[in-house]
Amino acid sequence: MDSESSTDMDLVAEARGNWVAAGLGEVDAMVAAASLARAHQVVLGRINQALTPFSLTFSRYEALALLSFTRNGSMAMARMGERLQVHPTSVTSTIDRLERDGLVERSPHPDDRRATLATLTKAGRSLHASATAELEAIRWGMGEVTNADLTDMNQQLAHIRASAGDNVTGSIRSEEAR
Amino acid sequence: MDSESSTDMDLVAEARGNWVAAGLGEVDAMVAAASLARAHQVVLGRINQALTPFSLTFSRYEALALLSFTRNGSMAMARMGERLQVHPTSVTSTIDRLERDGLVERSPHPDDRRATLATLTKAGRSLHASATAELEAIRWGMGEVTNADLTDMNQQLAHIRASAGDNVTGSIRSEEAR
DNA sequence: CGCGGATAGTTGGATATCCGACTATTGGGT
DNA sequence: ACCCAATAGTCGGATATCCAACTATCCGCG
Repeated sequence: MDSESSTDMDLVAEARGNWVAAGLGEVDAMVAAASLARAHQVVLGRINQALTPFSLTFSRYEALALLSFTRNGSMAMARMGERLQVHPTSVTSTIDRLERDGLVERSPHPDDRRATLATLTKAGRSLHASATAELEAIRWGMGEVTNADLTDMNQQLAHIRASAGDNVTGSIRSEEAR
Repeated sequence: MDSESSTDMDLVAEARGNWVAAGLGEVDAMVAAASLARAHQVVLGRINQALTPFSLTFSRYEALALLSFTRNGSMAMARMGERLQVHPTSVTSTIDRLERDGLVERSPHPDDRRATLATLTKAGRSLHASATAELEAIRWGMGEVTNADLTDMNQQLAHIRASAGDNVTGSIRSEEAR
């Protein structure tokens, strides 16, 4: 999708107007959900666009990154699903495509015959490095937003994550700071 | 997906640690992207869960909501795509399912034989009202986060949206306020 | 030591999204 | 008036995600 198209009006503000006009409640929460969805769409769109030349999607990039941070470049698929917070079947599908493209290889787990290890190939490690450099170059889709503003945003987003049970280690400071 | 599962550690903090350990740059931006993705996942998961009893997804709910704010409960499909910021083929698919479930109806546009109007049925309008009440009840997935914090978050997210060309009418105040 | 519940991965089915390509229609400029 | 680029919607193909169900394996408890 064209996430950079500038529409004539602000869609979030428009939604707010519609909501207030209809006499509906929880306007702040509705606007927050709309803002979050739109910001996510913008950032993910930029990231995926940047990854297109590498024939990667963000999902597949995330899997490569996860493997690249392990000692041997390998991890059991079930654990990948836990870390990436996706369903086991999504891991199957992601690894299918990465394997098809020669970026990872499946191998039986040495200690558990149920489990399958996904292991980075040299091509996978190399592509991850190149893709990472590109994502840094586009500042992970954050545009011109300053690091100070990003830090503030992260603290606000931490409230949401905390409300879902994420531990959010030492990231919530705004209440005391305010 | 189980968006409420509390993992033992903070995945975002862990990603940050991996990044710093690998000597990579743009850490704030990377953390911001990860936080944004996770927060979006949490909120969207809650919203979709709340909509399950209505046999709706958030996408379909959005389409119903958009139609409900028009004079006649109808809109050309192309305009729906613009407002919802999705590809025309996504509108086709969404309207297909809504029509299958008797919530909207297609009709030819009176002035433009290329265009198709999607119009809310009574069932569609009624289901939208019920689903909206439920979304208000769960505060649009915002958990226990206060309205004040949500307002702050919206202003931070507005920076991102603004960087993508969204007009963000009168929503950015934090720079001057800081 | 073996039975039954838990875990690992896959397959099949559904939805949502994109892109490219195609048909039908519209409308502006010559 | 007519041609052609732009627009509206759809279809086929691809990816990502979920869920339910299935097979294979593991492991603790009696």
